[in-house]
Amino acid sequence: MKTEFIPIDYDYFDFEGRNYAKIVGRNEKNKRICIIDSCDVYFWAILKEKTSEKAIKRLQGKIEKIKLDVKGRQTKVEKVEMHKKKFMGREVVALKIFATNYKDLHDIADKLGMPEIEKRRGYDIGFISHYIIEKKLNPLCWYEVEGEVIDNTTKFNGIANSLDVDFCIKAENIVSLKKEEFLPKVLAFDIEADEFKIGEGEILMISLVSDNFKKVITWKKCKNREFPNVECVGDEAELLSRFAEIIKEISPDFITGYFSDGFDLPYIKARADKHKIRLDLGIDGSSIKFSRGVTTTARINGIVHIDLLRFIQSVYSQYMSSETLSLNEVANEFLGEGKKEFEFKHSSKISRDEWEKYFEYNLHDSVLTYRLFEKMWPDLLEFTRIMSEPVFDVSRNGMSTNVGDYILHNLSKFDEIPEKRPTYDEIGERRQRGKYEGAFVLEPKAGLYENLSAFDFTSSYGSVIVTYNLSKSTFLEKPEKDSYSTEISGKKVYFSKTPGFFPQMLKEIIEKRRQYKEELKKKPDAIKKARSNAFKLLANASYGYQGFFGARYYCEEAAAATAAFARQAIREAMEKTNNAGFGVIYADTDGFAFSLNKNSKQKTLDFLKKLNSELPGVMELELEDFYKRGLWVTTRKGEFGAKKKYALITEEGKLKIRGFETVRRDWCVLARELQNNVLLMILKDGDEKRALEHIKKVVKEVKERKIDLKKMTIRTQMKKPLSEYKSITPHVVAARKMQEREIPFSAGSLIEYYIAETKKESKSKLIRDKVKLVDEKGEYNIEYYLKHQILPAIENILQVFNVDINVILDGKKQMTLEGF
DNA sequence: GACTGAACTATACC
DNA sequence: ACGGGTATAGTTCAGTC
Repeated sequence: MKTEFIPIDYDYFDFEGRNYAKIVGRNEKNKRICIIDSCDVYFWAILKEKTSEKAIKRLQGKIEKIKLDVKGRQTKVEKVEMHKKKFMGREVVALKIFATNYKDLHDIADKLGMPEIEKRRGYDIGFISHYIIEKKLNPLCWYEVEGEVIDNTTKFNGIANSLDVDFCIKAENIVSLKKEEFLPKVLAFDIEADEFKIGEGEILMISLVSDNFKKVITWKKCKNREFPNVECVGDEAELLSRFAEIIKEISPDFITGYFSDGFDLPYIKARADKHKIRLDLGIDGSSIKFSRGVTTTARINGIVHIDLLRFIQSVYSQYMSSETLSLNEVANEFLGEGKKEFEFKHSSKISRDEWEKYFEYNLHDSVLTYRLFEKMWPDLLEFTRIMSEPVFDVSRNGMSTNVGDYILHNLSKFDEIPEKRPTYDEIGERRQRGKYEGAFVLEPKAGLYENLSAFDFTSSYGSVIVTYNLSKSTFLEKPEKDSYSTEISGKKVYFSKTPGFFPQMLKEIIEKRRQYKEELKKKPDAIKKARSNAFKLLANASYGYQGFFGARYYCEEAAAATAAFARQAIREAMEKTNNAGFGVIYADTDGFAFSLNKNSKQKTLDFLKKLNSELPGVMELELEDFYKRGLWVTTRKGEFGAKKKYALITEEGKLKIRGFETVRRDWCVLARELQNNVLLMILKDGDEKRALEHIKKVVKEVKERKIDLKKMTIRTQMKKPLSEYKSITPHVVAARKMQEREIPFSAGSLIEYYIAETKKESKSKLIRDKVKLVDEKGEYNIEYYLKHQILPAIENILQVFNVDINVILDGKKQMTLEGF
């Protein structure tokens, strides 16, 4: 039969020694289908140059006879073919060595110690990735699949009968379709439990939200009572069984949660184990599977589990304004709506009339998660399509893995044999290599400037890699005449001018980004936006990839040369800008801000055009914006202009603040708000008078204890386990207090505390001895907040206007040595 | 006990 | 282990006098 098919979840199994991909997806009628398919498995033996044909034939014969006995399983090399291929851009003769089972590739490769063989490659790619590369059955793309329906047969040990799908096909022919749209069935869920530690408390309720479906299942406090959307069951065991039942009824393509890899699913599994309940959630009746690793990952066969936090964390967080990645903040940023309020208590302490609020709270979390999934879906979809890896993995992978996957799935266009992963020892060596020189940052002269503009290089490092052909395969060990060359740490390095596959791939990525960005401008939609964004992120990550020690195509020289060429590019652009009558104030990495002086906006734009016409390769500068005013300050010590710290305002009054305490989450709200207001007033008015009045008012309020303690809270993240701290800082003290009171926290938690007044007998000068947790009774320490929060936040700003802020803080002129 | 620079720590910029 | 280097700034630590 023939059917349309969109692959969603990939798995594989062995049958009679061979590997088979088992792919679950949907057809055009939204039926759930499983496709069984196989592909050749092989790896490459790259031969030494000048190996004679006779020697190759002899080698081929020798390899074909290899037989293996792996853990009792007999297997052998199936066939050996000779191919002309490329490796690292170089033409090579390679033997393609076919095996029955991909798990044997490594063992066979180990047997190839023959002197004619230079390298063995392609045995370290997972079967699913290998299958996708071979058969080009890309995840979340539409296909027409032709094959035999194997329901109610004994084929593959009757596998089709054990799967909860509409039908199962042994694929014979697969054709790609142009169709793109796909709206999956999604189920969001969230649990509430009594203890934070996995499995240590009871699960009180589980909420589930899908298309036209909202439900809270609970076994608490609902005898003879009814609540909207709440379904009551007898006990926790029944709750878990009902959870599994509903998943079966809804039959979603995706099940999604927020931190569900690390909390909800492990919790559910732990409680199910305790009650000895089998949670057969998978479409093959299997339970939740957890993979070990630094972070646990929860998988359900046939239903893709997406932990939205993981996707946001690995891909999106750096482009977001949320200070934490809590569901509340992230939902606020993306949906304009946060969590419902509910004060957590142990279930035994929740009063009868508070339960309804708890149910609503729980349900709302699932609603937010469901809507967040909808919002993120275009990004998940496009990321998956571009990386060509299953969405389960793409949603969890970091950007270096994404870049690596993109390369792996595009190598065939270049006829390239894949490079291997670095070994443990190689990673060690790479990590030992010292840092290389990175970006250029221009020291600004502190001051308030008027009429500014800023230019940026678009996809700067990516453009540099493309323009100067910087990669592992184009790096020249020996100098060559016609090559790109630069100096890194006093040593000249050379890169071939023959385009390498990595820069070429990147060129395509940057071009696609431009193309989709333009299309987006003409006719905006979520998919185009996601696509343009995915290519942008991919381009930006490619530089980090080449400098990342775990990368297959790691090349420190290329990474260092990228930074070197970028430094040169910005220096030249700055120089030309100054020569054209503008005044460069500040520069960082790939962009710079300058004073227009007497030039008009139009003249500035004309100059930008001229600059661009003179840039090499695909290098391109773009206008960031025009600004009415800009402020640069000195460092705290006052000796130099501070880098990475400035504030700009547009004609429309839009602020752009970088580096100041205002944008740092480890400063109290009082100092941040005050600084933000001061910056706004100064940039709007062009003088400090109104700001000074405001500061005096706030200082007075602080001294009169009129400030809400909430505004004094300091939040600092625990970056590692408590025991590993060498220095006992205020947030470590706060964490120790939390530990004593059994308040849960872990590496990654934000620790909240304030600095309090201490009793007179306490003579300690250490700030940590004044730390109190936010709910601890006490008064904020006036001296600390004035001298350590307010003063540092405004001192250097007012210094620009020659105002000594100490006068305002103390109400008198400070005694200086000279004055004395 | 006061002072000082180094070490440790967190967070931001691009 | 799961992108890179550059930069500011606070608090504690350890040594000196």
